Amino acid sequence: MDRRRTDKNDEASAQGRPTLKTLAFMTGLGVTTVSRALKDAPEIGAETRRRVQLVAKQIGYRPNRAGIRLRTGRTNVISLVLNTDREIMSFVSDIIYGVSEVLAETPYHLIVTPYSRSQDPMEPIRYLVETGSADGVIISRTQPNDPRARYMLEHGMPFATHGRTDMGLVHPYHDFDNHAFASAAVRRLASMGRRRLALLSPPPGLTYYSHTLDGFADALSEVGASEIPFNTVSIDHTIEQIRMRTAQVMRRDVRPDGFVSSAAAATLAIVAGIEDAGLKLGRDVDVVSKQSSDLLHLFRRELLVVNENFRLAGSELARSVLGLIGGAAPGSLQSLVVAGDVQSFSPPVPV
Amino acid sequence: MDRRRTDKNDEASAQGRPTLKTLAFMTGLGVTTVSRALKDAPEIGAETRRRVQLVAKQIGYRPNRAGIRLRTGRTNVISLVLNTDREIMSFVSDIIYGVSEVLAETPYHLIVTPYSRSQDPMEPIRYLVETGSADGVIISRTQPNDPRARYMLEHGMPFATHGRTDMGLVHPYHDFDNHAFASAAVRRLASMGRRRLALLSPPPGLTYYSHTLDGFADALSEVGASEIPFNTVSIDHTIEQIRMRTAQVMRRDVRPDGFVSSAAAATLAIVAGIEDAGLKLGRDVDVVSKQSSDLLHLFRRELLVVNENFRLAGSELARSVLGLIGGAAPGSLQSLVVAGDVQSFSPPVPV
DNA sequence: TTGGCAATCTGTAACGTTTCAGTATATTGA
DNA sequence: TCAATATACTGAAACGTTACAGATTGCCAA
Repeated sequence: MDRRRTDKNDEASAQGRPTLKTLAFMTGLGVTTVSRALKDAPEIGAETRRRVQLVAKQIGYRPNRAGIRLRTGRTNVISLVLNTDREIMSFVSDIIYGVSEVLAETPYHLIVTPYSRSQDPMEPIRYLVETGSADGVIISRTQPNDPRARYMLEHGMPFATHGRTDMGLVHPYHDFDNHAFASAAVRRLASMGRRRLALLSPPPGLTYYSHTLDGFADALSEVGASEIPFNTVSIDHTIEQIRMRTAQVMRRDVRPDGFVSSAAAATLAIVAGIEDAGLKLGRDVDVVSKQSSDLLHLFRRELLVVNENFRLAGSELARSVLGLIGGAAPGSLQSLVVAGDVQSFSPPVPV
Repeated sequence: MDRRRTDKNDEASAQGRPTLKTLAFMTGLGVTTVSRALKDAPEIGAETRRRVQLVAKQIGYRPNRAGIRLRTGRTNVISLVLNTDREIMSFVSDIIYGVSEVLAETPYHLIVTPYSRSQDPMEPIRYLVETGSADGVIISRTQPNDPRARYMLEHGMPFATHGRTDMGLVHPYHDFDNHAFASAAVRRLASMGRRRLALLSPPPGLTYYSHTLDGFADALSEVGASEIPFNTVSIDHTIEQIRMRTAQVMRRDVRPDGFVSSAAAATLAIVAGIEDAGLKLGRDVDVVSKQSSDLLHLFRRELLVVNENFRLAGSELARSVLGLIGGAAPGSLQSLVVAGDVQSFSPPVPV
């Protein structure tokens, strides 16, 4: 039963990139049928379905994203919103790869939406929501009362946050247990006989600032150690600022004999400051630091480290947004990574 | 002259997001006129133009990208193609920000298209070209005979490369003068009395591998120093591999008294290896390294560094692709950054 | 007055997709 | 036998934009 068409659309085959029309022409079916056959709709005959899909594969048909987007409003885009100035370097790289890893097996693309220090953090969010240029959003630098999260919740834009909020609203997130990190760090330092501890905290304002502070304080009282105030700087300050401030503090009579640092780059500055003051790491003072790649032990083997995996964070966040878009309950898309052990240097094993 | 319309389209104003139709309804003009007025077309009256633009601004009209893309084929997207495994961490972060900086003032979005070690580097390129999902592409890890560049040139996809090719084809690029870097490094080491130099090179295969090797060799013969072969590792190897190999070489009778390193992370490994062998940086051996952020001097102040600015690279590459899309001659969109001086540690100035 | 022309504005079609409201054809039940 | 129903398919319309090919108006030269 040859039912080749003789419409005015014969030329469909001549075009560059195949469309549904091309497929319709080649199979002798209507474009509606082809469209439905490709997405395994129920009311399409089994043989027709197979035939269409075969031809589609053969000629390398790829749906036109603009067409889909115009018609359905779905963009097949996930946007990662990043602060251009303050984001940790390895964070950017790792989280992008983590997200990519997950998106690679989906029709989704990753677009990076940056905003700078000078800018209102809400601006990129508003843009994304107003223009509908993404199906889902991932944000970092999450705050306890985060206007971005609230706004997206109100406007029905699916999103996941790196870090938790504290607004009584439920939404997907991925977080590292910074309370546990700070506590473990303090306990470790205490176990080494360190008694006067300083904390280089995350920037105040972000949710994990208080998590870290609480973990630090809780463990301090648990082990009976005391805190040397070090809250005029945070990991958002420049290397130079942290270094100067550390040197200052270390030159005082009553100085810290232990540091807990929330970021690897900042730890370099702390160590530099310690040495500026003429003191020695491991003898006069010990430092426990978070790190996201295994470099600190190359820097000073006396350093104590806890690893935070940003690539994992990226994957988890991507999975969460996709889940949310797919209709899963927001509450089921939350993950908290427990901090691993505090690790001291162990020499590499020769091969 | 009241020419309010009484079509069936009155409801245009009720919709959620304003479109050309909404504007047409509000101004009492046709959508064609509105469309042209918004892009300052010549045959639109001055007053009409102003009126339309005013209303558009007032109600926050944003053109629908899907509509534009479907109609014109323009995506307003620049794709940055990155290797998920081998790309330098700070490179990813900095180049993304550099690109973003430039794109921010344009209607363009940045999408990140990753590929992994296991994958054919051509695959993401073919995808982009075949599906037309970007108006321009930026690639890194450029090779002398780069199939990606050739393919995009053949298919008319605008692109810029980070690093040069050597195929006799002209296309936009941005590159760092690695020949000059390696030469300057060697000269500096020679000036300090170092005579037996080793080079930790970029991965063979990339164009700047030979640039670096040539610069190294040229300066060696110029200053009459000799090379200690170190070519079983490159900066693409793991920290551990580089460290082991360095330690091995440093334990030999005839060992390097100077290193030139093409990447900061690798330099950490070299220094670790040197110290594994019981030798001391600055006394037994000196190291000149490229770095993209100012961390190496915190690590060991004896290190000598040359800075490479990836953020600048990102901006330049973005400007190049945009220029090419805008019709500029490819040959006019090439930039080569001369390496700065070799810098030794200078103590920070207290504020 | 007429024709021509410039200056402004307009409707229609098309880009590729999905949805809606069907239309044929075969199958079933009575 | 007929109607009802299920199965498999279809055309037209719409999403928002731009390009094309006019249409209308006013003005000026002849």
